[in-house]
Amino acid sequence: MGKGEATRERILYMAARLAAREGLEGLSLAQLADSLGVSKSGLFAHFRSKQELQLETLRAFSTRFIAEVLRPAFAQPRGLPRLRAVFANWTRRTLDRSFPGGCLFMAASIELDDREGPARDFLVQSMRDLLGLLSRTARLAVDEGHLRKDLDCDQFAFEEYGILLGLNHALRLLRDPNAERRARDAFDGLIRASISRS
Amino acid sequence: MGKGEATRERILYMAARLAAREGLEGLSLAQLADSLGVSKSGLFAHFRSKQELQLETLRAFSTRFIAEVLRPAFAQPRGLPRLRAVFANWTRRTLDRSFPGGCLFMAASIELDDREGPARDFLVQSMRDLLGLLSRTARLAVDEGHLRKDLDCDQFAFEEYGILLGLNHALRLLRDPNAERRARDAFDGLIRASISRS
DNA sequence: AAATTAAAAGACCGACCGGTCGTTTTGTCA
DNA sequence: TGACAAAACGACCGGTCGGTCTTTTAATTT
Repeated sequence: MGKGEATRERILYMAARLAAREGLEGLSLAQLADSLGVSKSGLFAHFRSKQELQLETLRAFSTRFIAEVLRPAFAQPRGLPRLRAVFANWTRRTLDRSFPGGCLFMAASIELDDREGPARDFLVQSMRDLLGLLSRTARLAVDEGHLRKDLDCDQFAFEEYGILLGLNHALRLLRDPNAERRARDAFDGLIRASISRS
Repeated sequence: MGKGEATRERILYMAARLAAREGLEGLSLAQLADSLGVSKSGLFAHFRSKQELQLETLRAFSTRFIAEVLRPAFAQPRGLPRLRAVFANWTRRTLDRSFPGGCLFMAASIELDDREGPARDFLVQSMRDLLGLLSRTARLAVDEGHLRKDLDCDQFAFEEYGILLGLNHALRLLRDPNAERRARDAFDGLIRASISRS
């Protein structure tokens, strides 16, 4: 890996952290450059425009999220263990204080939901993939006989993600010390309702 | 009501709409003034600073939200009818296409969750009140015998709000045509789980 | 209708925005 | 080690930001 590539990764990592706090649009190039101890033009040499920086920031975040949160959970055996591991890992990431701005995807979801452009397109595709992955993970649990046969797995994914959104809200905005327990209880309830007949 | 006051209301209404799209910070005074057909300084005469404008925008939105979404639901008899009416009205408001940026509170929750200041303080208090209101509405349903006696009403409120967050996400970002049904089904499931023994 | 006050306008400020450019430093490899 | 290219730099561009000022216009009030 050349030096340029290494710097580029440093930039994108820091950009994701700052953008989670300030927003993709609110993040300024000067601020990002300062945080990196780099000149603004030196930074800008890596990207053709701020738009491209935003898109690449989302891309890099997505890659890291998959590698650090999702992939480890897939080491668990399919079915309930894997289903729980995905949720647990996601929760742990949300609780992690070393990410001050929280999840970039959740922040960007609100920011980009009414803007058009490549950044939005990428985010939408990523979120569809993510929800699809949650759904398929539930599907496997059905196939394993861990969840009931007539379960609507897309509905399961919708509700699971709703709990994660609620966790993020209770934790970051309200700073509710019970946030983690509330999310865990909600997910347990969702699992329970997905086992027995509705 | 003097003319100044009327203009002030017009400003705060438009500010809430724009801030829901652009964010409280991303909203610029020049843009807001143009949208209102007013000069920037004419607008600014109503507020001592942008911070104050942001705070007053949140305040005005909160007042409108309570009057237009919550208050009508309280015309319903306490218990399940009122509980469902609150959720239904909130859902309807979320679906309303005439609010392009969606709910200002949800957007501001993400934007302000890691910033300190009076705007955040006001938002936190408002959200606590809102969740408290959801919880107490559930409590009344317990008292009426519509929901089971040992229900954790704060947990109920957490899960209900999670569904509303999921609805907002599926609707505005993903533009999922099934979003409303998903939210309705999720809420029905929550009610069902809150009736019978857990 | 005149006098008074409230509301809006317009010109302007320094700071910072995203972005460009020519130059200098630094790493790489023959 | 010397040559070449990649990477970072500092100065600068037009434009917009939040905010201040003085002046003009419009609404009240008597």
